[in-house]
Amino acid sequence: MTKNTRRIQRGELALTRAAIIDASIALLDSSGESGLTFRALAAVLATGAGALYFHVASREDLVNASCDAIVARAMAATMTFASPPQRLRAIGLALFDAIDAHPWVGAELARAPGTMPTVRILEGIGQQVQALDLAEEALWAATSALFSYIVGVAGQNAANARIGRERGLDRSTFLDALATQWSQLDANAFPFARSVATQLRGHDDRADFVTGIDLILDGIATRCAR
Amino acid sequence: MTKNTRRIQRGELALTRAAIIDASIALLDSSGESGLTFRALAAVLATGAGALYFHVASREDLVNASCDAIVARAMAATMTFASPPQRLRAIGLALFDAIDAHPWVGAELARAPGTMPTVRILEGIGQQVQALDLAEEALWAATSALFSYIVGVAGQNAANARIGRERGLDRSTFLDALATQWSQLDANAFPFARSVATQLRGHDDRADFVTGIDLILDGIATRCAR
DNA sequence: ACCTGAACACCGTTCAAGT
DNA sequence: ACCTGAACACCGTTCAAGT
Repeated sequence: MTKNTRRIQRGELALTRAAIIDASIALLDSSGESGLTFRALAAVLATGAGALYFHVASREDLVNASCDAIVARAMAATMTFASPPQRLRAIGLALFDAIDAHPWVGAELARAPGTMPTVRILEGIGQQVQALDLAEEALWAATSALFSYIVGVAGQNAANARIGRERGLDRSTFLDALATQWSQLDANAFPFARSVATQLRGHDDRADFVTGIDLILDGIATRCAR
Repeated sequence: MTKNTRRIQRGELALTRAAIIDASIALLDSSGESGLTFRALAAVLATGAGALYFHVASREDLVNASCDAIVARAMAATMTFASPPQRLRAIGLALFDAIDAHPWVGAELARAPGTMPTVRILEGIGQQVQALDLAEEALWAATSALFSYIVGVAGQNAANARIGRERGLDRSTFLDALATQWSQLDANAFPFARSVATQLRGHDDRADFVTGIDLILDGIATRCAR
């Protein structure tokens, strides 16, 4: 019997790796990281849990492939900007927004260094840094700093979103709770945290993120120019 | 019967939150993140799994508290440096080294934003940035960029170490495997990744990390001076 | 070749029963 | 008040049995 014939005879879509990844993304988006179980996925796809293992190697493989699908889309959308610095900002923002929409992507990027989604990001950043025409020795340092910063913020934003989801809080309620906690810290040991506690809610994470990219680009310009 | 009397009569140490955290750190160090289970921990502490819940709220609480113990120690060791930039580099390196020794700390920092260990780090960075005497509006941007970068690299290094452990590879074997994978990527789509693949093994992550801090400090100096 | 779904070997957490 | 450890409600993954 040829591939998937039985399912198709039952009037169902063929069970393919792509279909599994699509369902996985939908489940991760709607139910969070803990919502993706092979039992739930099998139910959505009207199949048995074991059948999934014919198309994905493990849960880890599935989450990584789901992440890669989102990252590939986000990176493809950054091709239209002109100058390398603009393009680098665009890459950062595309990822920021993708992770805002799919927080689990940020967690996966932080979890699986060296895999396809992170290589895509490194490639995008590296190509633009090469176009900055820096001294040869500075190329890796500049790429590495930008990459670490961008993926690092990605992970933290994902964590914020996850906590919000788990506690059922929206962003401003979560920040209010954090502000309250921080303002109760010991005044001698934590003067800075206390001083920023009240301002937490007003901050625009996305703007802060771009400012960070600009700081690194400035540092690259002053330190690495040839 | 007073606290812990029964265990002490049996010639055992008192079951306290501190003792549980110590055992948790030892287990995380020796067996990795998946090695910390309440059953294994209870066995080490010669108690029942349920008893642990009298002293820690959940597994999440326990890992966070274990992380905080390590971070508090690392931050305390950075008090001896003179200038704010030196101190900021020292904070970064202290965390880098702590995470090198305890990779699960990096993962936890990335997972639990706003909790005690991250507040300690933010406080340390914020105090030093305040001492840089920047324009008021630039204070948060500078602190936020340094914090994101440092915690971001922490998370990625932790992930590298975790993968190495899981696959039973040392660092250079892991990098060799990555280099082989990357050099097999499509030449048109991934020219940068292919070009750095062969150099991966030679990079000093710790030095790259400090260079990144310096780039951000340079950017702060040129952009935020008042 | 692909699918099914019960079974296996785990988890974190709870809770009645002890001391 | 604190501890015990069986029980509960899950997991990811495997695998004999089907088609």
